[in-house]
Amino acid sequence: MTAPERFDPAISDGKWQRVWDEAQIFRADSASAKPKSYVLEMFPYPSGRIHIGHVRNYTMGDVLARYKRMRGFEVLHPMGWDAFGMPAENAAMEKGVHPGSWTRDNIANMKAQLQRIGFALDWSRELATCEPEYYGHEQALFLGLYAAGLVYRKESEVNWDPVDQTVLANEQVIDGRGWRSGALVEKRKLAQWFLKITDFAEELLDGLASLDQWPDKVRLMQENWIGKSQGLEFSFALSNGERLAVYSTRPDTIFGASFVAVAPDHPVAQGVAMTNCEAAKFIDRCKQGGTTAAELETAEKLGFDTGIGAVHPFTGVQLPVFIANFVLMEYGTGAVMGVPGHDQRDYDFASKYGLPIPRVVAPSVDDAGLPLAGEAEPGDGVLVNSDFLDGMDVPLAIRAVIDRAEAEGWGHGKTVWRLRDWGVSRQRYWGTPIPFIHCDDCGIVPVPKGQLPVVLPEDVDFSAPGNPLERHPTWQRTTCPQCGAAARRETDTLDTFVDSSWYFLRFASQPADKPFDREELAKWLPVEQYIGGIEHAILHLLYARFWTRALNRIGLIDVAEPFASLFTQGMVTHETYQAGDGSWLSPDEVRREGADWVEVANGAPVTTGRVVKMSKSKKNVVDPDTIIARHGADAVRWFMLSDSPPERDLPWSEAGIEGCSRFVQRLWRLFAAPLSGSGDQDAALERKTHQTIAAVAADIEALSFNKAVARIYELAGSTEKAAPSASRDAAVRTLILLVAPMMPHLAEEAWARRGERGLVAEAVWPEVDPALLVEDQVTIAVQIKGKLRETLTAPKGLPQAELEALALASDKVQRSLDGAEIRKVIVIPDRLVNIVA
RNA sequence: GCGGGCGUGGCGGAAUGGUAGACGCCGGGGACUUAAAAUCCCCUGAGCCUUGCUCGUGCGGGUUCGAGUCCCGCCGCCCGCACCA
Repeated sequence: MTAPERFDPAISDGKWQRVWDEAQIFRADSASAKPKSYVLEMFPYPSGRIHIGHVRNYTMGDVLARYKRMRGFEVLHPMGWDAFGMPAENAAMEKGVHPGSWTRDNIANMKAQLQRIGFALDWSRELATCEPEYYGHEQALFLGLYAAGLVYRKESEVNWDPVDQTVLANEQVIDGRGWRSGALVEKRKLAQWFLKITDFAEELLDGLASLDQWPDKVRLMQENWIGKSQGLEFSFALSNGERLAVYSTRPDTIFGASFVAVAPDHPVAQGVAMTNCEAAKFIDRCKQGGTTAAELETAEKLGFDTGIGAVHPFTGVQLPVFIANFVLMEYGTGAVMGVPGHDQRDYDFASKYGLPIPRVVAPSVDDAGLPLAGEAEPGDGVLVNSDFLDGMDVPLAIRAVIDRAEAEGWGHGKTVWRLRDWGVSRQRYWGTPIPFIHCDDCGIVPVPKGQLPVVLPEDVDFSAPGNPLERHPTWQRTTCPQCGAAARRETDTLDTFVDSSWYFLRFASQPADKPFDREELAKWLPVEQYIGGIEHAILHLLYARFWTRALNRIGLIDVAEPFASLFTQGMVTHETYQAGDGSWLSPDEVRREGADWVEVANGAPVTTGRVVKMSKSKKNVVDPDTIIARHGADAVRWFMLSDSPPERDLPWSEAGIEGCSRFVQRLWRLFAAPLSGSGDQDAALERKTHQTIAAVAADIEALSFNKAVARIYELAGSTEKAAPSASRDAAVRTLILLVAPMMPHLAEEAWARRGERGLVAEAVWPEVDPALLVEDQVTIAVQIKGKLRETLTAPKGLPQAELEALALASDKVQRSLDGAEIRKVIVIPDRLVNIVA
């Protein structure tokens, strides 16, 4: 039989995907005696099409999962769907399709797309969060947290669209207006459900220390998000007879306070507004615009002088009390002392309203009169102009103020967290119904577990604004579980972050009658390797950690941290193209002509723009289906792994994927060629082969796929050049095994062609002969004053004195030295000699 | 605004404080071919007084025998900011 000229993915991809599926080899067996490995990628939202970014994410996980299987692990590598969320409701409003059927159609499409890429997934564990079989268990867990006192209701602000009569997500508010209606958005208070994540603030912070397989940057971001701070809480006596509590992390600067500011929704502000209509107008103005921190903090600092005075606890001076738009009710006490000299926001505010800006921290005690440098000085120094604090450094002064406040009884040291409780209420249809019942007599009553799941109604109407659950004619009607009287169901649904806070548990164990089996979970958890985008560094990952700890606290699971190791991958980007009129063009609409780009349709010149994240609006997208049909799954997978380090952005390019296609064919020629069969040995190639096995294994385990790819290119090149020998046959066989996790279809085809037994997907990773890993000759760099002047070859392990002699014996070195006096010689064994002359 | 990250040839990138540019893409030259495609071989950071020398890792300083790597100060871009997922 002669080998076909070319590897044909159109035939091989589907063939091997069917073989894997029929043999069910990627099913994870909870009863297996092998060591386990749980490899998980963040599950996708079923938007309709797989995005190239998903392909990159899942290819990385797939390589690791397939590699681990070859190393003898029982691998759990599941996939599912983060299936609740707003896009389904938007589709319902725009196209009149039911969110459920829209979502389920999308899932079917995307599943078929994933299968065409040849991922080694255990589809028997597939789940979709929008099915009652999933969210019913979520409701049970939520009630468990409620019973443990971790769920409560309180009033909280939302973005309210007065025209559409609906709550808007932050992304639906554009420049302070509703995206659909264009109406000015208002802030409105609603009673909403909250999870007490703040109960776990200390634990979540301390737990970060144990996550040594997480990127430092993610741990740091979470640490800052949790935001533990120590400071002083104290109260001012107000001129109206009330007291006003403020919190400060810099109580040392108390003598620099020149005003006091309260949040617009602070009781003091509200009190002033009752009698002062200017104040009420100001507060109304603050209610316009978005609710996001970014908007609040970039907005111009605005204040309203209430006319109230606050008595400084040390000086007795009356400080003006302002209502200010940059003070947050949620943090601390909702009121702050303004110290403009040493806080930039306060500085901007004081400058605007003509308030004094005294210096109370200076480089030294002699600098008390030094003017500020045109901006706040938040840094370190010693206290000045501060009475009994003068001369102290900042930490000492903080301590001294707290001690004095506590001794005199007007304040106390306090730990404050930036972390706020998690608001999980959404006034939407397409989410998990919050399992509670409102009874006029009994109040808010949990749905009894026997009545779960509370299932969403199918017959909903999206033609009118507002929440379809609230408008539904019958769904809300029920009876109170306590008194049996007529009662109403809760119409809020859960934030979709709740769905994704425990899906990794359900993947590991999915009994019908409960969320999971505790023993089975203990076998699989924690996830060995979690892979996803950096955009989830804080919210999703913190919520999932919280949920896991909460379930642990109420005794349902044994693990405390769900993800032992985390990897955050970069985005897939693409060059952008614009026509003469500024409109965006897709990569298919342009073609290269020499150094220029032109429109395919009319030959008009095209401007090429920056390489940015692929997005529909800029049309710089490529569709995975199209490129797989064109190049085959293996070339696309190879591209996803090549060149860019996985944590960085990967620029898609047509030239790049064509290069990958060529390499697939190049490997095929190497793999499909007849064996040489001779008994000759090629020691250099054997050494190279074993070094490559070790390096590729280390690179895959470190998720440095781009380096593994470079190693494979090198070994492929060396093997092609090698003369026929048994060593060369062995190198080819090794190459097939090394590429098997990355290009599984090509590897299966080659494996079968060589007459190897079984599937390469179930083969064992090649053994390394440690004796072949060490080189006996090394290259020594010879520097003179740190500049390279010569390279020499020397036996490995040569003593320092001999290396030095060898370097000095070189003609080139002597010429460069030109008789200069040698002052010092630095020798790094097996690497370098540096002569300081 | 606050928090986090990144910055190396034409491009993607490699480099335990020790030979900067591995490997790939693009480009150039050649072989094969009637020709093309495919394939194979060679060259490819810049400059210069070209046996070799100088410069060069966003910018400006510093530490060191030696800095892409460590420290300080900037600039640019990207991500997150609690109702997008």
